[in-house]
Amino acid sequence: MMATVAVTPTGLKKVCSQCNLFELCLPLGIGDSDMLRLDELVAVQRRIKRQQPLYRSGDPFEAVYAVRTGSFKSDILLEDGREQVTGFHMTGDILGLDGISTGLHSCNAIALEDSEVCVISYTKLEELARVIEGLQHQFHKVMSSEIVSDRGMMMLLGSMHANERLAAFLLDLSQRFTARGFSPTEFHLRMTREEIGSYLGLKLETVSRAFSHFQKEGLISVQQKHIRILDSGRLKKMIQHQASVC
Amino acid sequence: MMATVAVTPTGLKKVCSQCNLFELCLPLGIGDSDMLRLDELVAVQRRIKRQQPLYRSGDPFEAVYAVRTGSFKSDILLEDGREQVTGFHMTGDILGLDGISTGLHSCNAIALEDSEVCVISYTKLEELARVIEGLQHQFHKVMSSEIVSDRGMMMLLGSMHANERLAAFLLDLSQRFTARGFSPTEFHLRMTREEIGSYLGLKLETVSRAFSHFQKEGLISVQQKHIRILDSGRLKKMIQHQASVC
DNA sequence: CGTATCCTTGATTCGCTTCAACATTAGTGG
DNA sequence: CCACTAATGTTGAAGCGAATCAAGGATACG
Repeated sequence: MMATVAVTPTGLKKVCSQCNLFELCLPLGIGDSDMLRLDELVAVQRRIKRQQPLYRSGDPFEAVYAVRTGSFKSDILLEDGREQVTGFHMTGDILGLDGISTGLHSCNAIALEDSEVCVISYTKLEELARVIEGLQHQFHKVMSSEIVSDRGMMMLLGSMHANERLAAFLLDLSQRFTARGFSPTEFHLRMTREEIGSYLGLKLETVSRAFSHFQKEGLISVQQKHIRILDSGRLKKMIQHQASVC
Repeated sequence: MMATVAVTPTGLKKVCSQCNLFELCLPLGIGDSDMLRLDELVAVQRRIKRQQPLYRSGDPFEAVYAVRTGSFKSDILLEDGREQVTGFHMTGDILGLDGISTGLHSCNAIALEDSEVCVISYTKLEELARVIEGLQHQFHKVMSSEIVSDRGMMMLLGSMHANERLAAFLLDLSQRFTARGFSPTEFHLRMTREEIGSYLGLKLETVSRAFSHFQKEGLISVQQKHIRILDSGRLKKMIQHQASVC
């Protein structure tokens, strides 16, 4: 399942400097001259087939990954066979940061569709971060953002009702699609109801009911995995009384 | 509420190199020679009275903080007046990492008792991390650990029952007290039932009931905030079927 | 000593889960 | 290409666990 990218005559494909995602990814805020050094860092790409793992819990940690195409879920498998989904990841997201702490990955990263990632050697990343100030800071920002969004998730799981959770989930997706240049109001879910439920701390039936309820209320239109947001204002109001977004 | 530490004749008190917490804190894995440079970084300490904020949501982010004595909670205040506690922090813990991502703190840090923190200028920390490899790596590990433990919290909130949540909470506290040289089986809670409930996604009555239930079962002994763990084995079993700890 | 805060416990209510049946879609092989 | 099967999604009815409502008790504090 592993494949390096085609190389140019000079030896290495220019990865980051030609990537149209870089505003969402690590290179943000890095000067042109330093960008070439990033290209060196991100020399390898890897293709992952749908349902296949990018890494598994317990795997030795050697690299972080930037999603180039496709999408992933992170999950933790429970002993009784159930899973807890801890995150969904789309293009530009950085995966694998959990592994730094122990040197082992602490969750599974599974492709939700055929996907491609940039492999970023962690050792080299640390080296380069010591030289390129902007990279260091951007890397810290990426980790910090993950902490902030995990905190938001804790709030959702700790204090929101089923409908509010799904509203927050849809708005979060919408916002992330927007940041990537896609429609804020119309998109395809890459995950099942069960995976959404696991992520939101709900059962799949409850997720399905909440979808139906939203549709009945004219908030969204649902056709299986195809979602259209009809009234984002009211969706926002559902969760506004809950949280002052941080 | 701000106070610098008494300075020695040479100008700066040696902070990290004489701190008995350093194994839990940033200096871990740093050579003696570099330690002196850390002392420079951590030149300022600050005292926070019980119930007072170390920082508030929206405050500009300038420093991270290491808890030297006392303890804190992190919380997010909801518009309707309720709060969601997102973490409890004890000696050696690093606070404020959430601020890196936006340049503003995204939650409140409130002292649970009269406390003292080391103020670590973030700018200087980044500078020093570019020079001291061990510090860079340790800092990354601290952030990564926070991500991992937040994921654990998401799992708790997403898939555990009230009793299981409290068991996990008590075992986590026990483990953290142990790491700090205190008794694993006997300790004082610094937070109220309501704060525990907010943290665990439960109401205070439910927390109280769970405590009573555990006592009736002979798992622990409770007298207000004084806890004694009597059967940690059975407490562990309560949550083992849930999660393969990562 | 009196008051506010925190904690405990009981009775009732409500929201989500569970169980179950069925519908729809996707995937597979003849 | 169609028939068949597995996977996924929807909906209803019943059960259960935590929230809510309510009252009283313990403890800390001025």
